[in-house]
Amino acid sequence: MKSHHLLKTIATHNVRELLFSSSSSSSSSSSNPSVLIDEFINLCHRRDLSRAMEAMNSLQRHGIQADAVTYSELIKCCVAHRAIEQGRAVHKHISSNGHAPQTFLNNVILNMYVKFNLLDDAGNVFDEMPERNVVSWTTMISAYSNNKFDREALGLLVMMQREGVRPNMFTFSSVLRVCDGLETLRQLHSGIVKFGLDSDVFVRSALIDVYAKWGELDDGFCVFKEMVTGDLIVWNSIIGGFAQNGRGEEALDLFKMMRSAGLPANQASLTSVLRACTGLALLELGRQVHAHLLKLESDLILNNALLDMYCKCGSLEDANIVFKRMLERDVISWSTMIAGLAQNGQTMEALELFESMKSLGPTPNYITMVGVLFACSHAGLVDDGWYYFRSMKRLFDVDPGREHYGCMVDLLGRAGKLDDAIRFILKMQCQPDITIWRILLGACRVHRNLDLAIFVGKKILELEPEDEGTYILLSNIYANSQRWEDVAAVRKIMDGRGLKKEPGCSWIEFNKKVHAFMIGDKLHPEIDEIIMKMNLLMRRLMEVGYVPDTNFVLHDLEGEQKEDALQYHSEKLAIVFGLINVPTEKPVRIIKNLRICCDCHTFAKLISMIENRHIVIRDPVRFHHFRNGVCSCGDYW
DNA sequence: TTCCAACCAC
Repeated sequence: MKSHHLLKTIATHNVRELLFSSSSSSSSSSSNPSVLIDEFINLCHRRDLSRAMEAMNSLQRHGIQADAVTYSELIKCCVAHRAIEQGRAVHKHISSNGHAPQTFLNNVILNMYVKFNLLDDAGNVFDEMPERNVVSWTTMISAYSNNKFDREALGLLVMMQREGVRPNMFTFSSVLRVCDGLETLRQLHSGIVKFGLDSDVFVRSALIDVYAKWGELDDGFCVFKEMVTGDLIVWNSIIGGFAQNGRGEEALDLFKMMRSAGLPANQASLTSVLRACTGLALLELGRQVHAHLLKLESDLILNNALLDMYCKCGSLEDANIVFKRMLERDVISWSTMIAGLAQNGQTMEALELFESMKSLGPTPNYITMVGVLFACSHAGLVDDGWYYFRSMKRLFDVDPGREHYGCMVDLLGRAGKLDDAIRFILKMQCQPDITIWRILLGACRVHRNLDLAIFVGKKILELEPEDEGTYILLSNIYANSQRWEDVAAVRKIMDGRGLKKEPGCSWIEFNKKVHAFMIGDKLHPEIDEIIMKMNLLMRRLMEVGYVPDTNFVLHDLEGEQKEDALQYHSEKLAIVFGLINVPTEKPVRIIKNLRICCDCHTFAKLISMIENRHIVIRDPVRFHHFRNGVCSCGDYW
């Protein structure tokens, strides 16, 4: 299609050279109408904007018009040059004979205003068109959907059908992006089937994508499975859907299937694979992907995904190398790196990077500031946090939102300023949501404020009676205060509602396999060896002064039993597995689904000292790098 | 016309 057009242009050009070579500079002075119009047509097809405009003015003076195809070429040329005023002039010239242009040309004009993002002008053209075909409607719909006018876009889809115009695949792929919920999505889907468009790859990939965005990944998967496809983007849609929804294993499985079907991966596929690695903390797999990037290594999005993968897999060395090597860095690259440093306990480095971003990089945005405040809250930098929070509107025009409020409550709460945290919550611009209260409840636990915890816990359970995390946190807080009857009462409510604590799970990547451990796990093939080693280690730990911290044991157990439950926490099992198997010069990298408990934290610190190992634990929020008996979080998490 | 990147709590 494109090459055909190119040939046509070259052919026209050559003819033009033959016919007009001697008169090209003075031809606009000719007054012969047929010469004028030929000249105009040739200039338009050559996309010579300024001379075509001059020629058009001559035509205007003679009251002559060219054909629709010529004008469409000229308008495309205006769009390509982003020449708004010239575009308007062409539009005016075309309308000057008093007749409405034919639908095709009107669509081209409509499209021009849409490309210039002049929606009012586009709307006027659209309203005045005597006849509107599917292209006219679809152009308007995509204009609205690109500008997030969801209701208008959906409204037009209904109106076009009322006027008897059948939507096509273009229409649906545009409108799917603005669909405002599952209800609408299912209606659109049935419309797609009704019009027989459900085999179009554009429609299918958009459908899969939107199902995934509305959390109905399985419906998206059905769309995918309905028919075998060799279309890379349809594959990318479903792989991306799984990767973004925390279903990394399925994303990786599908990627393997795609590769064995003989499809080559592109940067979008690899970006999703990296995202899956990030979610699963598969550093080694991520490294392999990195090693295979080759000619894609300058792709910005892919590099950003790579950065995030290294940060979230706890390898800041690699992240720093990627960041430094990147030829192009956008606000996402900087924000990712700042948040990554903060999550890995390198608060000062994070804030320094933020300073250099201010002088060398793009303007920080909403998310950058979340990372900055996160850095402050996890390092106890109350004054800095206040400063950044108060100045972000003035300096970067960022209005504080839920995430910033959350960080501030976290900052004040963690620092033990619970009163300030409450005052802050009451003064917030928005209603405190469940997240804010949860953050405060976490702070109550750290600072053992039982009364406030009970108050906040009630607040949360009013908003979300099934919130198991809150029950767990409350029962932990009661356990801290030895209030075993209250612990039992909370447990009873949980049992009554059928709520269960999410079982703690830790995993470690070793020899291209993921080894997962649950509390008191007896299933792992090497469990006997692990327990033997654990007992040896425990003896040595006791000698250096380790005392099991039973505060976090939920059940109302006594003494030694409590210690037993602690001793087989999943992260301890995973650490010991790592000590046995991972070569001594390499870090032992563990991933956890829940936050690490105090006892395991102490355990890991001491192990890193007596075994002289680097241990890295990723919990759902941040990293702990243990070296020589010290943790990068500074015992503040 | 479709796919791919960063953020609070857990």
